[in-house]
Amino acid sequence: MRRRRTPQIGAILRVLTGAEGHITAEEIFEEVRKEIPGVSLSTIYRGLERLRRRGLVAEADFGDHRVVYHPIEKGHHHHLVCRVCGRVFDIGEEDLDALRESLRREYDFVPEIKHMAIFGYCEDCEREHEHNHVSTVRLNSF
Amino acid sequence: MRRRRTPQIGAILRVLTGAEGHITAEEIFEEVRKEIPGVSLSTIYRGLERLRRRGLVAEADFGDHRVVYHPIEKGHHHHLVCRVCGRVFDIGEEDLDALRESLRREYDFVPEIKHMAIFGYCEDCEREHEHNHVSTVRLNSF
DNA sequence: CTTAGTGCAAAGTCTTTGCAGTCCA
DNA sequence: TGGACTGCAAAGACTTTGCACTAAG
Repeated sequence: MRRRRTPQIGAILRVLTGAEGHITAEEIFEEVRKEIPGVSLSTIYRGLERLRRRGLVAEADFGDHRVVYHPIEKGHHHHLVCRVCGRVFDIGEEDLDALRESLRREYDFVPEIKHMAIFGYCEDCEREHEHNHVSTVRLNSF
Repeated sequence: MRRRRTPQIGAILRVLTGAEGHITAEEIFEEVRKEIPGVSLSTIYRGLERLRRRGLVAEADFGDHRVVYHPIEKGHHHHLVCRVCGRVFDIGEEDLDALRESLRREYDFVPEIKHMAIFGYCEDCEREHEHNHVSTVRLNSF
């Protein structure tokens, strides 16, 4: 029942906190491998699951069927992701406060918006973006 | 090059528009099967992909690694999904207008928020929800 | 006729699981 | 020492792809 500190879980956590932004299980695997060559991918998955249950790591699907991980200690933040050029812009917590507040007020609903990606079109790309049928838009938060 | 109308694609579209809310590829498959017993799952996937490219269908990952589909004609709407009881509450377009507007104003970013699910805690469940570590929150829009 | 669309089976991707062995507390 | 944790390989869930055939236009 008692938790154990193993080199594997330590390396996973180190890679996660060392990573710039979001990172896939596969990428974590490759990084941890440099330190512990014999590590297995299932250990990564199991480690991530354990860290997730401990509330240290968040998991998110950015919409392109790619699940990414992110340490929770890094704090909550939000992104704007341009669907054309792929650039990511950071936005502040305060931009969502109004939404949060209105949902709470009007629906008695307490949203958990910790980390969100809003897809759309940035200033530059919006110009050449004729409004053709774009079928998928996604917002992911974690 | 010219598109063809086939019974399969027709059935898929009919099932999609007939469905209450979101539906998985597997569920579409089961429904279409009632009409066209010999239909194959890959036809469903290929059909959905084609409809998606034509801008008729949207795809979304609701956060639990479950990809669901939804016809775009049904109009845009948003949900609040309770993480505890799973109930889904509909919210209006207007609740997001402020967010949309501020992103446009402050970041010159044009968000594509057509259909969004905000996870959180509904009135009833919020009461018994002591703030334990909840590691994942998700927002999906499509 | 032409070729978009289909069915089938096989392959691919990502993730989970069973099991036996390992090693942390 | 006990059982949490690991590695390995195999299985699972979901989706895509190759190929030959069918049928829409």
